[in-house]
Amino acid sequence: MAVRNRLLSAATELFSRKGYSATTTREIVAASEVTKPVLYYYFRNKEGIYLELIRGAYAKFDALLDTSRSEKGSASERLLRLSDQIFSLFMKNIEMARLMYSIYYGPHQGAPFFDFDTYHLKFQDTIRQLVNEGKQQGEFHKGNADDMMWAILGAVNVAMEVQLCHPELGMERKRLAQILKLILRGISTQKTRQEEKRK
Amino acid sequence: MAVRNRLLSAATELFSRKGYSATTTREIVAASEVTKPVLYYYFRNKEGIYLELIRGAYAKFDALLDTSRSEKGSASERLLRLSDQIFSLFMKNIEMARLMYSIYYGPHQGAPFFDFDTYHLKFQDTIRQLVNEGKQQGEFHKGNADDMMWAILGAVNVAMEVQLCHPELGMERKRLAQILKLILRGISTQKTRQEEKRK
DNA sequence: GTCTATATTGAGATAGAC
DNA sequence: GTCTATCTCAATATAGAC
Repeated sequence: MAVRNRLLSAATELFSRKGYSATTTREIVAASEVTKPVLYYYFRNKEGIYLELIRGAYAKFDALLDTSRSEKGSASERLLRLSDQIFSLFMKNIEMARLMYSIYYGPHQGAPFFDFDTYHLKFQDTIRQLVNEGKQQGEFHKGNADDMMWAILGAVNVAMEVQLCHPELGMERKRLAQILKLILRGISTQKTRQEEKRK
Repeated sequence: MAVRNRLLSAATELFSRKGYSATTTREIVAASEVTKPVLYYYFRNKEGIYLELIRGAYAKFDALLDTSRSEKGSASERLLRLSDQIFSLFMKNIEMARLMYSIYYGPHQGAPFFDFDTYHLKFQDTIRQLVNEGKQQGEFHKGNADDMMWAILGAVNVAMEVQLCHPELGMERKRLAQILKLILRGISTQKTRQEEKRK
């Protein structure tokens, strides 16, 4: 494998396992079996190799959202398909995902700025739009579209979080689909729902 | 404020904003307006002050789960109440929460080991038990209890995540309750559910 | 308990030869 | 492109006076 790719691969693994700040350039070059100046030759510095990594990963995510806009099917089907694709992409790049997750939701760890928000907001918008289509088609209730969006996003996120911390629990693509179908259908029995409405 | 508490408070803010590894003991003592040896006097070292912080925060979380076991009401009511209490505790300690979130789901950042899992599993168990009670009472469907548990946990998590990254979106306690009620009730219309069943 | 002063280590980064 | 050797600085941690 080319030196440049070895560096990127080692940096991904180390940043993912130890965090940006706790990872040293010495460790990256040692794992790549090269010396320090090589890293500074291909990338400007530690921030440079980090940004290269993150940009590459988010480009894939972004492309997936773009292609999703032109898909066919009912709102439920499209929501399930998009969620499955996002989850699969996450699993294929779980090391990168762990790093991005911690920097987006947690402290910045001294990492250089990257605009995660644009992508996350685009994800939310894509889901919200699908929900609105479902409402217009009479497929979904006339309720608050944002609440529905968050419920769906919550299921996708929780599946990813379980894979990050407890891969042994077997939170596979199929399980996520089950949970999403449950959310679309509801947990309460018909009887309970009628009692709730009388209040 | 006593010196010891000033140190704990400053460390919480800094660890939360910059991460464990990127925060230096110099910054902690500077923010506390004391000198370095004071930190080493009250706490054994950098790891010591971190563990003190984390243990204190999780003790509160644990206590909340314990008291929840002896609450009264329907399964739905108890699920909503527990979720609300967890979310409120999260909001009251959002700095600690940000730090714990990133270390639990993300890289360890060189931070010393802390057994987050015990608490997270206990949280899951508490929700799962409430779901099972709901099933036994005929309040919930006879479906997979774990799927229901994850759907509920997903909503609680997503509310916390929005507060971490987009407090301006107004993800308040009330919103979380709405989302949870939506999950209990379901998103699809009755008509859609019948079509789905015929397949 | 809190200080000044300092030991020691390891980090990011580079000069200059090949 | 890749190396050896090294610079510089900042980090954790402590000795010892008050």
